[in-house]
Amino acid sequence: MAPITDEQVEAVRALVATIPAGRVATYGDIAAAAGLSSPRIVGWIMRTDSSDLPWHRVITASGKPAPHLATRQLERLRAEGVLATDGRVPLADVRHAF
DNA sequence: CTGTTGACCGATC
DNA sequence: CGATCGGCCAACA
Repeated sequence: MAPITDEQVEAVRALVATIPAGRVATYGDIAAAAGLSSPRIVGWIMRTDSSDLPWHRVITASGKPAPHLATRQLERLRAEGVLATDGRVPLADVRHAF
């Protein structure tokens, strides 16, 4: 896959915006759905591109947000109806299917 | 141009 | 379960 294009980034943002409240998606899923070659790119986009998108609905494949944001995001998710047990979100129930 | 780093993932030990 | 490794790709010093 060639270098990342603007459309890829747009696709990622669109997908994140598509995630309804009470649901979450994994970096890998978004990367795959957006046609990215590597999940890391998704993380890179979030870090660099600070949009108004609900990035807190994006978590790792382990069912937890990134370590430094874990506490905060889990709180937000809880407010949206996503109950996390032991700092972990039940992906099987809240994972959003694209 | 080279080397590190980072919101990752999967396999393996 | 935790730790490590390799692969992945772009930004940055």
